[in-house]
Amino acid sequence: MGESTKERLLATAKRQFAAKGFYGASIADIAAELDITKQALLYHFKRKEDLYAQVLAEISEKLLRYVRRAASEEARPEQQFEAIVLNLYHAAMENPEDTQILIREMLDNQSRADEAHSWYLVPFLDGLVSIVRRAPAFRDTPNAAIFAFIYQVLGSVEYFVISQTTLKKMYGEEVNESYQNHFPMELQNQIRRFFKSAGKEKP
Amino acid sequence: MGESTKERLLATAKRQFAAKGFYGASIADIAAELDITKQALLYHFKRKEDLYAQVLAEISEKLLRYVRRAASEEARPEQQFEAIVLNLYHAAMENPEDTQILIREMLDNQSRADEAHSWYLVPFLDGLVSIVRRAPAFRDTPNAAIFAFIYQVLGSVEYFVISQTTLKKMYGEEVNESYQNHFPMELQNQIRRFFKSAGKEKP
DNA sequence: TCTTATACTTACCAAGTGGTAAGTTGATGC
DNA sequence: GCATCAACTTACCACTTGGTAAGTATAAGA
Repeated sequence: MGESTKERLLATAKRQFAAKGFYGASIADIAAELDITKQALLYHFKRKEDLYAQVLAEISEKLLRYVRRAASEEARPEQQFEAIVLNLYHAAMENPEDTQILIREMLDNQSRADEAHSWYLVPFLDGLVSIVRRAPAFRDTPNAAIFAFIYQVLGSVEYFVISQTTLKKMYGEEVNESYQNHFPMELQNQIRRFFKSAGKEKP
Repeated sequence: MGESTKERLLATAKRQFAAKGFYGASIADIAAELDITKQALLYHFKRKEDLYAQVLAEISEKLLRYVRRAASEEARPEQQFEAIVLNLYHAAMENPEDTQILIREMLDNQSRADEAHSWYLVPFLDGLVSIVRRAPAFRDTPNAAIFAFIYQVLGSVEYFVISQTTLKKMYGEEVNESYQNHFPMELQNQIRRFFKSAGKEKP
């Protein structure tokens, strides 16, 4: 197929799926943006679902690479975790499409039957849990508590990322920029406070 | 029109918009679920957009009521804020449709032209900021830092709410239930840690 | 030179989309 | 008893949707 062509098609498809969702994006529109016919696109990906699945597969691979890369480094777990989250934040802000699609997936998961897609997240989340677990102070903390914290941090990041357009509309570019500047620091604080509090809070 | 009929139509429409999004939901499907014809529905709401706009309007009203109710009570700001967030969490968990639609709105805001919809969030967010502001310890904290924190908490809540279906699929009902149990407590901790740290962290 | 495979194009289609127009029913007011 | 109005139904429509089928150009390999 030519790896570069395929990459081009997937990139455009990703952009459209991120902006309009699976239903809202049409293969005709995607093809139009690529300056090819709808059928040319359907030649490379027989069904719209196939195209979408590939986009999703690429995202989940990328996501997993984050944890793996961090886990291979030798650093204290709190630093590792902080690094992953902040990397994730900056990457997502520069290229929000992945996050948009991932969240759309969650929303559509309610009505769509295909269960397969959600599984990609498991290794990513489990990776994060095991990193936090490595911190001695959390040895006795229940898994659910660690998971809750991780999910809260992740939620903070992803929610802020997909809010960008709306926030700019609401507060203007300037104000939003100052929010953007404060956000990662406040994120860092949130994480550090958590690690600091280890063992001091009881259920 | 009969207020109760209208309410019935809006409730069903809301469910469908929440589950499938504006594009994914069709007026024919909504009508079918209501056991009326598509044209009967179009009689009450001339355009699909009108129906959607009304659903959105109801949600934003409800959202605003949260802040207003809390602001009218006399309590320390940290308690007020905690109460709002926890109320919001429980309400959203019991009835996730509002949250789903709100987040879908943010995602679709990128491609849709209508700017009007995003504005209803402003009074809600500003209300929260002014509550936190009231705490003496945050007198000198820049607005952006407070906003960042609030947005992180909000993100934590909403992201967890829309993740429910996916989390259940990934970890099973039981495990997810234990996550659900730990979540509000961890949320509370997150908020309390923030208020505790007031003035101790510098930019 | 003939074959084979890739990468398309042209033509087509059934099903679904949001939406209009015109008629029908039944209750209420005068 | 008649007009009026809300609340529909029936009929229709142009357009878009994802998808199939069949033909074509081009290049590489035997």
